[in-house]
Amino acid sequence: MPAKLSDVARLAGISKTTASFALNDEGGTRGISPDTVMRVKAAARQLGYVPNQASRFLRKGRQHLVGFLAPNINDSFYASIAQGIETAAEKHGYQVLFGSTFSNIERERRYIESLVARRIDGLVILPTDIKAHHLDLLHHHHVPTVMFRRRAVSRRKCKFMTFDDVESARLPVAHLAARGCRNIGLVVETQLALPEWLSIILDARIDGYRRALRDAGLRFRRDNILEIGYSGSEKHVTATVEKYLNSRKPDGLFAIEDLYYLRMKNALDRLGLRVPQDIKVVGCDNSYYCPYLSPPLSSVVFPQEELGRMMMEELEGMIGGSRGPSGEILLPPTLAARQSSK
Amino acid sequence: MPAKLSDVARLAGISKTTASFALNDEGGTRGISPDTVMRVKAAARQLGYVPNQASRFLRKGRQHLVGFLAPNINDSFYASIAQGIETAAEKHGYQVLFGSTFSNIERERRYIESLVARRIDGLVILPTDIKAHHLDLLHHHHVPTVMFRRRAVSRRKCKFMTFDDVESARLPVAHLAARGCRNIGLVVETQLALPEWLSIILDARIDGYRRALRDAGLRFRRDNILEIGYSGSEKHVTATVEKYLNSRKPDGLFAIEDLYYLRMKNALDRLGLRVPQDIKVVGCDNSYYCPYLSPPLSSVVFPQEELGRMMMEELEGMIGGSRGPSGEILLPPTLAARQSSK
DNA sequence: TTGAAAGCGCTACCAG
DNA sequence: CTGGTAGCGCTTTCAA
Repeated sequence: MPAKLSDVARLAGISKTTASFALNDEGGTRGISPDTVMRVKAAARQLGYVPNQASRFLRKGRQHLVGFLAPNINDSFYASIAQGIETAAEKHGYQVLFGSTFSNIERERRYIESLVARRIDGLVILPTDIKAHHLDLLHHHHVPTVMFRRRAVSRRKCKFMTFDDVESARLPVAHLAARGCRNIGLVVETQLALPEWLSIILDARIDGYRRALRDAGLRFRRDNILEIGYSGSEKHVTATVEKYLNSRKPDGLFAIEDLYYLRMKNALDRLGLRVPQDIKVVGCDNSYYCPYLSPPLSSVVFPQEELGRMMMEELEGMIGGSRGPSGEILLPPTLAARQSSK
Repeated sequence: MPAKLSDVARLAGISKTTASFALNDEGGTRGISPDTVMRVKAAARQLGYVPNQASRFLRKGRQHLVGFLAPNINDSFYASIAQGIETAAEKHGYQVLFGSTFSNIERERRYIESLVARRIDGLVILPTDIKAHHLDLLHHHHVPTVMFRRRAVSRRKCKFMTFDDVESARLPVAHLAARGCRNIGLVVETQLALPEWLSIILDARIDGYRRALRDAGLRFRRDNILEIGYSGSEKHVTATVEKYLNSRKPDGLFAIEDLYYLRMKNALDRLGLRVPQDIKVVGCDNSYYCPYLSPPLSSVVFPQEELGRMMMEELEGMIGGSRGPSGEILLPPTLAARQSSK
């Protein structure tokens, strides 16, 4: 239905060949007379001609299409990464096909197959299970791939990028120590039934916490770690936190998620503990509401968009052949210091 | 490089034609001997054959690809919609190409052209400017299109879906009135220099606010409307809010964004106003932290994923020809009533 | 400076 | 039941 090259050619009274050259005229390598070029371009405009990428690809072999597979997009973490990928992709003339795996192996497999069928030029993926068989399909079809977050021992050589998880805890705890805290607590998620990859991250963070304490000459105590989850009623959480605050009497806290601090607020208020005078707090993820809390919450910031951008740049390099297919890059987080840890 | 149909056919010792039918065997319409089917399938598996969508499309004329264009994806509002679209798309065997326009006309134009070039089957778009010329391209290429949010007078017939903005204010204000509030304030963004489409939404909300007041037999007073923005220092905002609270003495508040309530918290605390005893509050957007605030914040919830899903379903219908190309659908928001308005 | 024709990988018509 | 062949819309080689 839409106009095709032959229509344009006919209207311009010229052959397909010449029309094609006239339109894709790259610096006049092929000497087409200026007059012809004008005529063809005019005809194209008149017909609203837009070349068909699919058939173009069939000849040229490049789709200018990459995929991004993550658990879901409805999550500011992945969404920010997606944004970074998309921005970088656009700059290089690529478009991004997004798919949510919901961490479901079968769904992920279907997606990978579809993407391969579309002959995407590259893929950024947060694999559900790095050992899954369907990832071989990518390798077999020579799809340049960048993986992130799911670190695990793997026999496969691949390109891996993520945040430096150890540093993400060391940094804020060192910051609290430098502010004079001597008894710093760590607030984490409940540890039962954590998926493997998450517990790898958690371990790294606890490691960073230990390291910062050691560097500051402070002692690590396992019962300074408080477990809070998403679940658990308001009441239950408040009680747990109160007990913890009363028995441990921390003067500093690093919460592994900003939200955990929000959930502690109640208990803090009830015990009359003022932030930051009585207890200094740093959260993690730099949620968009941090600056608006009172006092504004200091938080660890992961450069998510930056990671997305870097992954796309890396992918672009792999596609173009200027970057190898394996290697590991860790991106360090930074700290947004605000009132809550002053 | 990857195996193609002819490779499979050769390995199975059979022609391309038969191989094709063997693989796409739709309920044996075309009678291929079971033995042949087996052989072909085995060959395909052995070679890791994945059909090339681009060439398939060239023959069949359906990409099973739709586009989604929004200002950005790094925003929980659009991300949720994207999630809904993606979920519904996957169900129907479609994939989603995402692009951020950053509300930049030129960028949007480029994207639309690329999407048309890819011969997407349909598009969901939040147009930057509904009057922009490049939207004609979609019409000209018969791309089924669903628009959302940017409502404006338009000569173009199109499919439009969005939330019921009037209701999004009427509902919470009516709720507050039912809880006994007699002097309900409205907290909105600063109104200077709002883009047209946003001020259309704001007007609708003020309208809803008025309507709820009238229904409850309460008087509308323009100075019960408090303007807060994203910008403005903590201090400045607190001062403004304190002045407002002191002079207007509201016993109920509807904040047009959850965040505005967060920004008011400081002033509320300083004046010793307890929520919900002294003043009841309802926010808007049902941000993920609402249940975790103390007290948990009541909030208007927009069914964003649902909207995304519906738009995709609608699009699917348009593509299949079972739905017309125009019409307008409003989705009503609901209320998550929590402690803050008890 | 231009054009005829081959062919990218696939499907589907028609003939065996 | 099976296979030759045309052609989807484009690029590109080669010849004029």
